Amino acid sequence: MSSTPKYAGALPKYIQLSELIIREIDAGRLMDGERLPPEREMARAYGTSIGTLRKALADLDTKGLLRRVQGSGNYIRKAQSPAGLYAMFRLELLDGGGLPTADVLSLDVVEKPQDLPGFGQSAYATRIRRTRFLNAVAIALEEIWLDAGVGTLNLNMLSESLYQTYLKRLHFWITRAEDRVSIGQFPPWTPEAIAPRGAPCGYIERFSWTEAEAPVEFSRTWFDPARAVYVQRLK
Amino acid sequence: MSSTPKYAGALPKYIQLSELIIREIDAGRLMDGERLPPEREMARAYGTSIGTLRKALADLDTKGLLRRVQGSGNYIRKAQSPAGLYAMFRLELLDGGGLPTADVLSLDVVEKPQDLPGFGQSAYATRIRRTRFLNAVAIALEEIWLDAGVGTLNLNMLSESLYQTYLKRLHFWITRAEDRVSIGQFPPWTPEAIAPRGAPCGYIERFSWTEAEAPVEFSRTWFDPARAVYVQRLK
DNA sequence: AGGAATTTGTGCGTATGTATC
DNA sequence: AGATACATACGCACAAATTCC
Repeated sequence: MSSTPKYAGALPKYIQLSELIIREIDAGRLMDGERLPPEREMARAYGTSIGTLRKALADLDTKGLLRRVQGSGNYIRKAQSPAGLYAMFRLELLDGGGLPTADVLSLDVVEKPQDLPGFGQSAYATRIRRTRFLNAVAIALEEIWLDAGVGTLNLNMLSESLYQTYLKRLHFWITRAEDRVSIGQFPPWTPEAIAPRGAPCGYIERFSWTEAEAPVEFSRTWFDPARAVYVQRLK
Repeated sequence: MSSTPKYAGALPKYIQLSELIIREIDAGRLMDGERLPPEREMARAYGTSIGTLRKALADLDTKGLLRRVQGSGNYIRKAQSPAGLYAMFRLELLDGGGLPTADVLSLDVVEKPQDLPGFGQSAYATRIRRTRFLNAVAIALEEIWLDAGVGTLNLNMLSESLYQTYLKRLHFWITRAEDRVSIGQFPPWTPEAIAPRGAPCGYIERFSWTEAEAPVEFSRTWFDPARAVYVQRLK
């Protein structure tokens, strides 16, 4: 009876659908809190059945990108509150949340030091040091190493979100990241106004990948445990 | 056309089914690794449709109690696979990975101390203290507070995975959790063999929820930064 | 080696219950 | 109370993986 092929050797339709909607959320075409059209309407628009569409929505639900309310509708739920730009910035004030901003302390293109873990192909890297704020309270220092193989930046290229800068200026996108959280000490270049040199602190190492094999970025963050915590929400 | 009532004011049929099967696993009527009858057969036996039965099986799958193999069958999985363990256990050795195990130091049902954050409804809680290992290396201490409102445990109820214990013994499932990572000091009850009292360490607070509003579990983990890191992989 | 049988996965359509507005 | 929207339930047809002969 139905003539539509189930597979063209591709991924299941409901997975494709779910990923399509994820991209629309990422691209900002769907806003936080926005209500999606009714399921029957969406199913018609995407040329699929309600059951399949519902399976895709269920997938987004488990991924935490959607809130489904019976009798009301489906609502976009962006993981983090302040703009999707900061979706990957997981430091929060002790009592939750906080609007993130950053001040650039320095930007230099330098040879990679020996004591850095391996990332990228080049012997050089862009090193950015920033002070990070939540609600205008300084809560962390950050040192970002971007492999020169993907290009170099200068000061007036920087915008609010580094990932956004990478996309606009260097035309790549971070698709994967790994954080390693432990304890450490504020680095020697810490401004005295932030913390005494060598004061104990939380310490985050992050590797970031594009589609390629090796990570293209490595960063270290030192955060003040009296002001901020590293938060992870599961499921 | 069909005349069977959808609801008798009770839980959805697929939930009832899934819980029925959980009880059969619990009672030992279904053995580890055992293959279930074909879905069509089960559906007929339980007097339900295939779709509904499949939803119940999918539920058991996400709970880690079932392995579903296309073309082969559905298999009981009593012991969690290492992958499942890792999913909820985010501490790793410095050079990655490690097989997690735990030794119980104590288990008591006590009145909740004042200095604990709020969780659950009861004034009492089960307190479990454990030493955690990765590849037989002690890397952390853990103190778990389980609200007495969901039931209490005793020592011989415990298995490797606490979440599995909750499911099998107390019949609830953790659906959401939040970790807050910072720095701290090993607690007074730390065995000297693990770390000197008050030594600096990584510190994790975790709240865990069922479907209900308030979290039912609160735990603290103190980990040795010389041996382990807290890892988060994004996307 | 290969083909048939078995079993789960995907997709479609419909009817009805229940929550929200 | 009525309309709208999501949730549950049923049944069927075909695809894909596995198993068995």
